[in-house]
Amino acid sequence: MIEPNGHFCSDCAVRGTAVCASLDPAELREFEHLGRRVHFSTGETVFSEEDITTSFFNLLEGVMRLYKLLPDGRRQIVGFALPGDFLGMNMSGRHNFSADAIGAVTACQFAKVPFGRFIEDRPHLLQRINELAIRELSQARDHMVLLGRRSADEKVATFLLGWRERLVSVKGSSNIVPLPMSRQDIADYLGLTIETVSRTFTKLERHGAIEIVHGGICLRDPARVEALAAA
Amino acid sequence: MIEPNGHFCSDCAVRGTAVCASLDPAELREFEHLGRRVHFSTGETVFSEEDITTSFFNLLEGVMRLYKLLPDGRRQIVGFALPGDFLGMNMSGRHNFSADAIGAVTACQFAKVPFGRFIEDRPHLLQRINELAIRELSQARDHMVLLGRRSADEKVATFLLGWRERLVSVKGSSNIVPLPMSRQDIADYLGLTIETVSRTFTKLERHGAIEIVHGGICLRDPARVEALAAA
DNA sequence: AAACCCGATTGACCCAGGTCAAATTTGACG
DNA sequence: CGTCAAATTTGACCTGGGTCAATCGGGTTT
Repeated sequence: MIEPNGHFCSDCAVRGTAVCASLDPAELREFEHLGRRVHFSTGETVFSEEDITTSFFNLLEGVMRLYKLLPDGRRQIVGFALPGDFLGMNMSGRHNFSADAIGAVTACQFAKVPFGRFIEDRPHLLQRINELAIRELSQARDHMVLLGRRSADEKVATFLLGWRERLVSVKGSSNIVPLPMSRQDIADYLGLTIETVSRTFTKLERHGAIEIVHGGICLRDPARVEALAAA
Repeated sequence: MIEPNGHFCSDCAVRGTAVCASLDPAELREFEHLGRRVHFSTGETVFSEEDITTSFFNLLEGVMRLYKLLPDGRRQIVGFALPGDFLGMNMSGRHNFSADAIGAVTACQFAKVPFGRFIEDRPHLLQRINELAIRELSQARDHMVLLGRRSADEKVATFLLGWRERLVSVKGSSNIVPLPMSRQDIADYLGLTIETVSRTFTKLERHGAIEIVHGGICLRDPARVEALAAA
């Protein structure tokens, strides 16, 4: 799972968008020694809700699901993480959600203590982390509106457009939207059941709004999907 | 609405819990000149979703509702703010939710630019703001679980206990839980309708779990309410 | 290519919570 | 007080989405 550090931050795929975007070349060289590249395979758990935070992760490749469980097993996915996302921002205490790899994942792992020391005299890095936290907070609030106040159709349409939008920075813009997560994952993200998600996909396809393709969907009539999502 | 600054941060009710908790006495004297005390009355809007952030607010007294609206008027309350809460943490861009006073409110208002300058060479203040943002993020995730995966009974029970818990730091612990917000506010917070909230309250009362009193509820059987919330 | 597995889809039915429509209570004001 | 107006409660009914149970692929193993 852990490999020696044969890489350079300066060539990193997420150099421009991740936390490290706030570092200058000199800092970057020092930073390079703090992180270690780690791999996870399909379904593997990277950290759990109840774990005390000992590491931060900078996602480099792949997709992760971030979720919380109720004691009786009900699951709410609170977000999907994409390359460039920074995980475990709790500087103290516990992670407050769990994270699994969806498919193969590569991340840059930092031990909490040295990372904390590195931040201390680099307020611009702290500021960058703060920006990311505030952006996530804003996404979280949007998602609350979706969970509390939108219908199943609106939820699915909003999800497809939002996911496509997030993929732009990773794969560029396209009407083909890959969905690496399962229907169950989508359901647990939208506060629905797997059956409702499936039925809604089928309905959208029957109406010519989307086409269900292997491993994702294709937006046939983006305007119609947008109309559904706006409502 | 704006009054001259005849107050001292050192006597402030939220001195120990708000952002300013991270400032030493010398800094506090300087900080004092940045903020101005403002008042809002019942139902008054402090800022709106679409407003560009020009001020931050430190809530001193009263309660506020923080919410987002869909174009068709559906509302989701994303949180209630209590004394000590810091609002408008977006350092750039727009507020991403609206905020109304519930009852009379007193706040400490900071203009964005001088506040931003003040932060710049005080990383511990930035760190404090970051901590608050991360705590809010954690609350937001908990609320997503509630909205996406809990039944009406569980939502109401969880709300009552959570609200009581939050009030501890303001009014101390008690089985009497004041509810300054309307039933509609509670419904919009929990992703329910006003009728369902009302019916659930009545049901809890019939079962002897709570008593509905003027301006709030009284927990008659906290253990039963906790059992409902845990589920 | 048959057997198997597992995720996804579809169908039939049901119920928690929404909708609509009255009461009823509360509060503000003359 | 009496009068409105607004908030809350209650009742009757309905429906969106959940539940339960087949069925349908698509991929892998033998």
